[in-house]
Amino acid sequence: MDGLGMKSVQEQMEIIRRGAVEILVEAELEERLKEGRPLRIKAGFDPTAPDLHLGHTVLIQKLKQFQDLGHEICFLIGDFTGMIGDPTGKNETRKPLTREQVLENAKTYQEQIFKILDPKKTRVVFNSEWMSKMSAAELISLAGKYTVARMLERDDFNKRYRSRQPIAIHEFLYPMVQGYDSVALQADVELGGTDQKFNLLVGRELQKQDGQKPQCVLTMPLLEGLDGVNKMSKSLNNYIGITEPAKEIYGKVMSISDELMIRYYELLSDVDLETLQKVKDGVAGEEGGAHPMESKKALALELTARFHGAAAARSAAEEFVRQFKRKQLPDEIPLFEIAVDGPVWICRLMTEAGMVKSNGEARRMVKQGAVSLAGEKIDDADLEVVLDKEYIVQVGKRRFARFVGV
RNA sequence: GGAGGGGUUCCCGAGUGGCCAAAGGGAUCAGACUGUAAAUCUGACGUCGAAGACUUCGGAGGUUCGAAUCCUCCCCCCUCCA
Repeated sequence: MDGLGMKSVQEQMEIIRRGAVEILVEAELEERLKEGRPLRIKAGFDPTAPDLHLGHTVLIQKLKQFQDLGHEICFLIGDFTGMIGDPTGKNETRKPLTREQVLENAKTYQEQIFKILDPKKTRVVFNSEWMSKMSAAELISLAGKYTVARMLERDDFNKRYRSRQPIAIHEFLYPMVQGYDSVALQADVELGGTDQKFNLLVGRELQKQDGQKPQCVLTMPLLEGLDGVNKMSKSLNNYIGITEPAKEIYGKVMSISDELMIRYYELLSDVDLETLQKVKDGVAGEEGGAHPMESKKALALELTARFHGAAAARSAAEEFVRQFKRKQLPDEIPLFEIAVDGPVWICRLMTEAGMVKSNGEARRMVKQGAVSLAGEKIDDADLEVVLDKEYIVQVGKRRFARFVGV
């Protein structure tokens, strides 16, 4: 062991491999780890989407693991590349962000990632730092280091080329610049999603040409959303946003399937590999495994605490038990003041409180036995309520409202 | 420029004059079951105080007793040929 007190290479590799899709090249990475110095770990982020969800944090989590192992994290904000927009093929030419927008987004980014990473040990860099100083001649020289044929190997370029979709020349520069970032930073390892593989490999190539030892590349999978099938994304509404309220995060984690829980444990949790194994055993029904429900609670608590602190997470957990397990009322119920001059139709109350979309839906809810008034299940959709005191109405398991007449 | 196919409710998608508020699937919501889950089963799923009515099938007109369905014009998508 060396003076840094690092774990053994084997131990490190085990941690690094966790959840990773691919490590190129594993043997090279081991070599570098054997040198016993902190490796420089690079990960690049677009300055476009500051509203992160758990899917985005998979990569950040891996960075944290490297950080905890004593390596140096370079959190690169692609403010220069942001002007190009990663050519995913799907979206059209991205409109360029203003300097202010970029800085604003970058700030939000940092606020969010530092809930996971240690800010003191994280180097945040912007690639405009070196790219905006690059002369046209240098850029041409950079462009000369790669060929069109190789560029067209990239899956989305390839598809677009074959299907005769336009590819603008500047889009070729995206991988080139990203690769050059690795040269500029002298990265030892670069992390990215599986969709980034091509770009990451360009970095290797450019470093080689520059006489550097090519970086190792580690790809992480895209996280499945709450449905367990599709990628977590905002548009599919199957995400857990890291700025969501504690109760929401906790509840959403509790609603995932056991299989998905294993996945989330692997990719998002800080628990060690031994605990991870117990979780897996528990779901598989093996001797000595942890109870899946306990595992899920622990995960929900961990993830909630990560973004809201331990205290908020604990109270979210208590709240959850109270509301769903004991079927008691939540501690905060929105209050609605209703102007009355007589009895009020129950369905109207629900609609006004936004608990349901229409009176018709309210009616249906009552018919289906989903509605209770002051703790009593009701079955009469024509019920009139005299608001002489405060009444609590519950629709389904999670919708509550208090009503008073004024 | 030429030829053809298509736009239906949150999404996919059936529907070619009345039986259409519109099949089926997905998503969603509710109920049962459970471990608070998942899976499964059941039900609901345009609006109106529910009875009848009203609004909906890319847009605007028209034909008809009656139009998602037929006609005209317009807008938008896709495929093939040049």
